[in-house]
Amino acid sequence: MVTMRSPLSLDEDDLHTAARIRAAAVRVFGASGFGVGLRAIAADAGVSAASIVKHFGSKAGLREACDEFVLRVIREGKRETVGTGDVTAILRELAASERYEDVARYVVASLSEGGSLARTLFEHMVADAVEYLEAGVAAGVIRPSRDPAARARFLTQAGVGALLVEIRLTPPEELDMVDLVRHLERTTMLPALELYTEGLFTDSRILDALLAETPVPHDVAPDPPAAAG
Amino acid sequence: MVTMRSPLSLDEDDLHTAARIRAAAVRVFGASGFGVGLRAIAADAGVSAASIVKHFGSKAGLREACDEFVLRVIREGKRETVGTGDVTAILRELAASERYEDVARYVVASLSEGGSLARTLFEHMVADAVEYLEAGVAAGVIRPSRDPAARARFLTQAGVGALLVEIRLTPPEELDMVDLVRHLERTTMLPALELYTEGLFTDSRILDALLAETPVPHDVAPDPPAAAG
DNA sequence: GTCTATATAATGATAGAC
DNA sequence: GTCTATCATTATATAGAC
Repeated sequence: MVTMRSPLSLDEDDLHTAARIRAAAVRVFGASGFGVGLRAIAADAGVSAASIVKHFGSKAGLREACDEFVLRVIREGKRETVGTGDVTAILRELAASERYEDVARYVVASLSEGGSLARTLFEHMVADAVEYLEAGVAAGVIRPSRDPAARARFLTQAGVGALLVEIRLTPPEELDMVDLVRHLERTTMLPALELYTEGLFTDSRILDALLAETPVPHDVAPDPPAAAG
Repeated sequence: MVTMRSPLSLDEDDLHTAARIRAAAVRVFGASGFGVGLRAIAADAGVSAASIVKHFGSKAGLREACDEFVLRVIREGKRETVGTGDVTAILRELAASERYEDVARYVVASLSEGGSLARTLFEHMVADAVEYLEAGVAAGVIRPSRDPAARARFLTQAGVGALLVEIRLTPPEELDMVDLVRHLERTTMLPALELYTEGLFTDSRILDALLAETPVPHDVAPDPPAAAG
């Protein structure tokens, strides 16, 4: 008797009921948000709503199972995302593969509506950014920061945040995760690159003023440019 | 007979019922989001749910009235926000005055959950940013951009987005608009200022490569640095 | 104008037949 | 294990008394 427990399989035809329900839930949650009813998920999975509750206890239990599943997919699928230089690399990597589009949409829904997965993923992205920026600094292509952790967090916040803004300003009916990520890449690449390469302010007076009145967070100041020397 | 139509009054004691309901709706929507029931708003206003529907036709009608009211408050209260140099200036200005805290929370809820007000406000902020950046360029303190509109949009997206991310990652029970804005200001000021003053990348190879393969959007390129000449 | 009572629809969850 | 039928709750909105 084959025990059949390949939990990451996404071919739903030969999945046991619980896994098929979970796959449907990931798809429907990702497409319609977590406010969607159990009956919609049940219809997509080809079962009754009661069956879902039997398997997962409650709607919250079902979502937990989805969170766990999605997090496992992301962790096991993590290749060399570090190296692309962007904090939303996880999302783009998922969206690129047709096989994981549902997962990508689910991740966006999580970030968009909040929850424990959102927090976990965000910290995941910040950690990735810290790592990437550190490597860049070591390689000499990224400027050192007075507070690398804060910078990584800020960049991640801005990157994820831009995505959330775009989602909220796009009418729901024409909202597609994959299109959205591509659109954002197109519209933000030039300004982001320009800004991150050449800066915004022409002189450092404002920064100098801030540095003069704050004791510099905690990390070693790597190379104070003019003042505070 | 005094016709009494001071629509911007926020002293609720002497307001007519419709205005009192609207004020309650702004407060409750802002505190609990737009998913909140009419009964909660009715309780806050000291009327019945039926009375709300009589006055505004439907929940959607009530929200429209709130949107309109909030937009008017913002437009009429617009002083010299341009000059502070930050895209979320509108929010901070509202949050600073105790009188408008409810409005500030309502704005955050709108940006957070989407809707027509969110789009209007966002474009409003982008326009403000364009203006401010233009003035800065003219004054010589802001670097010119190859695509000023795209840069203004990107900066606004990042600013508002960071706020949305913070909201989604903060447990709802300890989420207070005013604290949130202050917290964000504290944690992002250094990395933002550092980034915007000194940049992120140490050289312009990546930017140059992008500029070489794209025809430069539509605006006049102010000063092509090396390529595309 | 404002209320109580109700209509109607949707939700998550349960009971029990098969 | 999966279903149908149903429960209890909640939502917006309506009807009609006062």
